[in-house]
Amino acid sequence: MVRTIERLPKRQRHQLLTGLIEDNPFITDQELTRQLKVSIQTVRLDRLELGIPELRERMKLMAERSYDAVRSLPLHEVIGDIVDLQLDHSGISIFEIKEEHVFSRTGIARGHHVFAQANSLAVAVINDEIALTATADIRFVRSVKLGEKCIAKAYVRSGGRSKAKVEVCSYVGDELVFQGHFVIYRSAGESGIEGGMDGADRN
Amino acid sequence: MVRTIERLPKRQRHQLLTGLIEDNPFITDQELTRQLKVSIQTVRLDRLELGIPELRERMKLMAERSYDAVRSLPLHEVIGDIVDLQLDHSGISIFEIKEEHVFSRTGIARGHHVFAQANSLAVAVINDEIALTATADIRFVRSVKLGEKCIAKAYVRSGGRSKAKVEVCSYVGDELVFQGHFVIYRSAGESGIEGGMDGADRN
DNA sequence: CAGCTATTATAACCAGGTACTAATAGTATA
DNA sequence: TATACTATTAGTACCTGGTTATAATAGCTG
Repeated sequence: MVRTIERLPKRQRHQLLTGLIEDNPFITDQELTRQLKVSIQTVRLDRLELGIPELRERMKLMAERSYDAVRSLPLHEVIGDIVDLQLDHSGISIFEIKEEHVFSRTGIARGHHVFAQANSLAVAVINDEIALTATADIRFVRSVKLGEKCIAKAYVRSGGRSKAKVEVCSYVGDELVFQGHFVIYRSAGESGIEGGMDGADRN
Repeated sequence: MVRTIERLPKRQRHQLLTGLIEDNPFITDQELTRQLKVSIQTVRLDRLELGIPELRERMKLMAERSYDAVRSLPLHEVIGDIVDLQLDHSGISIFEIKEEHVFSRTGIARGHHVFAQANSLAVAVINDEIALTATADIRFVRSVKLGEKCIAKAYVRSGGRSKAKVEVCSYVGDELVFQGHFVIYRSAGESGIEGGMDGADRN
């Protein structure tokens, strides 16, 4: 072709296209045509090759994802993935420290994420419609860093009718990184509760 | 009409239609036609009257909303606006409880946000390159709800060379909602520190 | 009966595609 | 050099899920 040099080779165009769609999923093929300087057919063949669905499909997926996220908020309300749960007894959750959880400067996890995991678990382990954290006594034993997997283990230490004491220990590997004693109010005694914090939903 | 009695009056149909779309935004007019037992034109006139956009528009709106939510996450990293700061002495921050901070079911703020505001402030008030939370003793006095503005006040109670004790009280109006005693390590004594939590970034 | 609302029908048009067929340019290979 | 193959472009028919406009019909009301 005459203008071959002016345009990108296929590989690079594919990369560019992927990038363009990634940082603006609302872009049409028409727009891509303009930005990539190729025909709309080429854009479509490229999407086909790359397995990138059409605009409407992309929007639908995003919409469904957010809709599901909203619908499954109860699950979402727990920070970390619960891998074991014995109501009123114990529970385990895993939480991976990603980019968005750390201070970029130090790579150290922001404390509230570590705290949130432990707190969520403490609340989840209580077998009640609504559970609210009343007090927490916590200790950050060592800092948790980017990429580390934080495993929180919760044990219910005493379960009164309106209060429960839950102990949570979080580990990275064998190392203890966080320890907390939570007092959780349960909905059974709700009339007397003024303080409170999280609601725990179970589906 | 012959079958007037079989069908709903307009008002009720509008209510039903609104409800149907609300709990399944992905429904097409075709589907609505079947469920409402009226023609597709009627469905469309109804949507027009009610100001309900077409399926694709609804999906687009949902997709955009979720996309914006993701994009604004980085901003999220600053928990509360610091409005006053006297290093090694005291500080005040304000944090407004928005949709994304509460449990949708109850409208009660997730505890880790309230905690995060207090913790951020406790860390910020310490005049050091790196400050790390070692322990925290916290109490959620009453739940904070959607729309409320949480004002956190921090006071440095004792400041050793390597440790500082910071007390944080959070209020909504005059009401105390949260109280916490934080022990913060400062970088001056970093060699001896194993525990820790947050780095304090000051912009 | 006229005038009105509610409903339905019909047709043209639109965006943003898919699916398919075909033509062309350039490159590699036997 | 002829042939095969890839990459690109073009064009058409068709699809979904609508909008917009125009008209016809049913049923009620004063």
